[in-house]
Amino acid sequence: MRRLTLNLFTMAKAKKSIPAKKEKLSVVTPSGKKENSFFEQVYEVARQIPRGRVTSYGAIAFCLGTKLSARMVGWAMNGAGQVKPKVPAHRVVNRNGMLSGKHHFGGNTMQKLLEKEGIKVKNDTVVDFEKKFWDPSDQLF
DNA sequence: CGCCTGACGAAAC
DNA sequence: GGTTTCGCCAGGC
Repeated sequence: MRRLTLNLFTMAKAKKSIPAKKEKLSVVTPSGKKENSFFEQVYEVARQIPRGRVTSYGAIAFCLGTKLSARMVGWAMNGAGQVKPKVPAHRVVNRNGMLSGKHHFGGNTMQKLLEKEGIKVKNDTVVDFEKKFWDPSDQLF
């Protein structure tokens, strides 16, 4: 298990060396600011997540070059529901595949959305997380 | 202007 | 191997 997790993370790392240059975005940050910032980058990446797939905060952060700030990614999702182009925040979970954000969706909305996309959720955790995992780095190319 | 908090993650105990 | 602590960075108070 751990090895698998390690693998997928390693995978992300392997793909590293990616410039990860995402700019000129105009989205509204949680605070209401309309400027290019870390948040918009997160939103954009999140929006790239294919239906039926999931990714982790850390992966996104990594993709943006701020892997040490996975927290910011998660926090950025806080405003995901406010931005116009809907951001599939429900497809973003923590590195364990756990729906850590379901609490913010209210009830089990998050889980329902995921299951609707064919993702099985058990005990607030994505089943076969590794298989459903989508590397944000892919969309950079 | 400084302190606390936060949808994470990884190292240290 | 489970639990606690710290780091990161931006925003709220």
